[in-house]
Amino acid sequence: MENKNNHKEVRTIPEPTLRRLPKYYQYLKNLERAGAKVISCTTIGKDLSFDPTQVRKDLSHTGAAGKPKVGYIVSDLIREIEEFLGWNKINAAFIAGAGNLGSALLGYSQFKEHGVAIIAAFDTDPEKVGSVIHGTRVLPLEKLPGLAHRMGIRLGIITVPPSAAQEVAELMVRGGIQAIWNFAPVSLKVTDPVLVRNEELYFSLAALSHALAKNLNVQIKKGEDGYASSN
Amino acid sequence: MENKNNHKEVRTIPEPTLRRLPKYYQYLKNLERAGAKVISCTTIGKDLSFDPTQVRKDLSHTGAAGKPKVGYIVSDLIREIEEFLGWNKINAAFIAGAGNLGSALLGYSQFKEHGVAIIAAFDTDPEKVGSVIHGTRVLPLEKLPGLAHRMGIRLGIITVPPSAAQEVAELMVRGGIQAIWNFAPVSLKVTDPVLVRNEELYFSLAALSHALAKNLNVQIKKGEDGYASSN
DNA sequence: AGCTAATAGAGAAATGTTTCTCTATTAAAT
DNA sequence: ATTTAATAGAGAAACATTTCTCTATTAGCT
Repeated sequence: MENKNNHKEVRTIPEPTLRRLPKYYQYLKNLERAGAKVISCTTIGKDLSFDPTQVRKDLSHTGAAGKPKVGYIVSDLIREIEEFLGWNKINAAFIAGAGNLGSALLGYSQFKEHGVAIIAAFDTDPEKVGSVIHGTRVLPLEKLPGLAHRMGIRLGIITVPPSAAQEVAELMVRGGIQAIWNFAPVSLKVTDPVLVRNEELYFSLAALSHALAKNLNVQIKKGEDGYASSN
Repeated sequence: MENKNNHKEVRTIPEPTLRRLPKYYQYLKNLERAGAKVISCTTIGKDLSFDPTQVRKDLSHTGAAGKPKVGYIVSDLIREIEEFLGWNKINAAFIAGAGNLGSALLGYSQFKEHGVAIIAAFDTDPEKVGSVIHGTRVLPLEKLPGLAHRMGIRLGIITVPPSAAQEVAELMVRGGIQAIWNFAPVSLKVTDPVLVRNEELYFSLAALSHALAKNLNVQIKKGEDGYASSN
């Protein structure tokens, strides 16, 4: 009981690692499709332009283990990442905002393979309410909290205009939603231990326009992450 | 001439700083609308849940200077950030892929205030070609390189399905485009010193589903960035 | 005019992340 | 069986970012 971070092995994963895991996943899925059985960190590193040691460290977070001289078994690695990210179990999600962006997300069939199924959409626009977008029905926004509760929804997606985002977030929290994926460019204030993840569209824009304006190519520290240089 | 990084003051900005700048910008714009003339790092830090020193360091990258006991002049700060990010000059951009997501981006009127004007869309679907989405005409994809060259387009946006993304990227490079904002979940291989910025939708998803699966709230290192905890 | 409190800004320390180095393991070749 | 080469994995070093500490400046108050 001497140990510091007791409680339950505070599994705190570095954000950069979490950022890279989906890339490994996507890469491994392609490998699997191509029929590869095993893969080494060296090769992954080469193909993805990461340091092989980093690949090893990243993968070790998921609990995956490899064999010297061979590497990792592709299918095992995929399964480990899926489990680690929670992509092996599907979370039902609600989306608020059935505009262009909301419709786009509703049309993303791949989300189901990444742990998310959007099962209902919500909007205030009477024109949209009652319609069906990509197979999902659009319901009046005020029904969100009640339904979320009844259905035990844990994940909410916000694709409403910035001015409405805070209000929608509160509805979601009221409905017992535990995690919010926010596409509106506003800082949401939520009570409770609700996790908000903002999709930072303007950061991407900033990275690009900054580079164009200053005529830097891959000047912005490191090559990895969102940035991919030439090669 | 003894100096190491000669060339031109290799202005390498830390990625986390670049990530936060759009947040300051958005916050300052709101302040300005509300009529505030000056603002201190202390206050910014409180409102955005950042360390005040960090705010100061971040802002100093843009060249902004404040006055002790007062803070920064809001309008100056906004201008400095705009200049730094290149948001004061507009880049004309082409978008490839006029599907749901492409249409969504075409409808984002705010891009113009962030240095980007999408002036033409491209698609292979004969149904879409010739149509007008949010005021922008959809042209056949094969015209992209020629037009990009003729018009001196530097920025391209990719919202085509993953399978077509690489081919589209090559068309863009061929058209002399220097920076690509890629929404397709694939690692693009580009030659030349072309900058590719991937919008990492699956990272967001990973962060959320991982947290939900492990029942962590804000366990994933730090509170800032994409994550916002309760408070 | 002098004092006080708030703040910017610079530099140091602490922390977190990436890269390097070394060792151990194992499959394949000799 | 022994050697060799490729690799995982652990630990150390290097590097980057964040946080802390201190100093200087200045507006407002006494």
